[in-house]
Amino acid sequence: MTTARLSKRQDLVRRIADRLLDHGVAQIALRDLAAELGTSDRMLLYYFEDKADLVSASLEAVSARLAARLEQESPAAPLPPAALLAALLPAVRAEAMAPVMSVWSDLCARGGRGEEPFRGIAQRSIIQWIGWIEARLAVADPGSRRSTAVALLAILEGARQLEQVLAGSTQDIEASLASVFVIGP
Amino acid sequence: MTTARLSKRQDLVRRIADRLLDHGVAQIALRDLAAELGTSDRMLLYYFEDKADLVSASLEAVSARLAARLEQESPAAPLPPAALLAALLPAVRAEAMAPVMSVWSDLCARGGRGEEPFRGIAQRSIIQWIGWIEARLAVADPGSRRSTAVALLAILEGARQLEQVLAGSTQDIEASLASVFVIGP
DNA sequence: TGCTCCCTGTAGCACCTGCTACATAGACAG
DNA sequence: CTGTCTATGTAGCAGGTGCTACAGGGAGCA
Repeated sequence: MTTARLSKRQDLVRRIADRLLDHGVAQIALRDLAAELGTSDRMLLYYFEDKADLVSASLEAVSARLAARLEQESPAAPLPPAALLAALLPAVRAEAMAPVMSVWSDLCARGGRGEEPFRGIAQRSIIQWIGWIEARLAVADPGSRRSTAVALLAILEGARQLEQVLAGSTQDIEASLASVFVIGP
Repeated sequence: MTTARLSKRQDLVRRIADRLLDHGVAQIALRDLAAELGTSDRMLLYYFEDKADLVSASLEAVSARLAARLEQESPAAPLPPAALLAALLPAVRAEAMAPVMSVWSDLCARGGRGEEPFRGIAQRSIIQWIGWIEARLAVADPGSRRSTAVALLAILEGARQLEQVLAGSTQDIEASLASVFVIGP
């Protein structure tokens, strides 16, 4: 594969990732996707082996983009668990994150059923999240850093999902969490 | 619609619900579904208006089944939040719950994107969950009962999802949560 | 000019999708 | 027996799917 072709493939991956963020992963037809990109399905299948290859590569790109944004958005100093949770909840719920999070939901639902490549991509993405949280976490006992980060991510993800489904309802999950939990030990 | 036809429809709903639990909601073709039921797509569309009607009715059945199981599995006495969480985590992760929870993931992912009827069904299901948790929750301040229940459900759901995706990995989310959180007023 | 090779448009295949028209066998009423 | 109505099988339509065969344009090379 020539470098010109590779770079064009890379360009396509970027643009397809944008579309996935708009539409969700679940169902997108090659013809429609191509039309939005101003090209044809024939071309997509020239630069990608098949649809699975295309989706896989583009999801990896979305995941990498999320990781990069996380890396960039580091708080000034490490925070203790409760403060970090309070800081992260609004960030995850921010409007700009909504498309990423929608893709994330799909990824988890399909990955959770064991479908590849969704499972692998979701796993790697989760592990990056955990690492990112660990790095921003101020804990007394270093041995509990990992488990605290995992627990924070679980809460974050659960709250986000609940709120996404209940959106428009009167439940205020952020307030619920903030008012209920004291993080120890 | 005659009662005979209605009862046959109800019977089909039950059996389709079983199949949904095996396969997940995402993609199931009427022909395949009918074959597994020992009938034809023609018959399914005789007893249901269209596929949406079929899926909707069957998902409602799954949701009702979950609600019934919750109702049945009530602990002996109300528990304080931390104890209830510790009791619920293994229950949600139990092997028997895996199919229900897989359908639940789909429901949330699609409901979260606003797709009907998934959104409505997911919302009602969540509200039942919250009610169930509230009833089993021993709290000092009655005013915090609802918010505590919501927070517990968020943690439960987040932990379940993380674990489902990471399954086979070495993370032990239950232990993480148990070791990290102290639940207070 | 002709040759070769990378890119891309056209057309279409084979299959799958939900859904429907039509025919018919059986039950039951007269 | 005859007519009517319900339940079900057969066949197929129209649209969509991923994917492919084929041809040609155009750039570089001889």
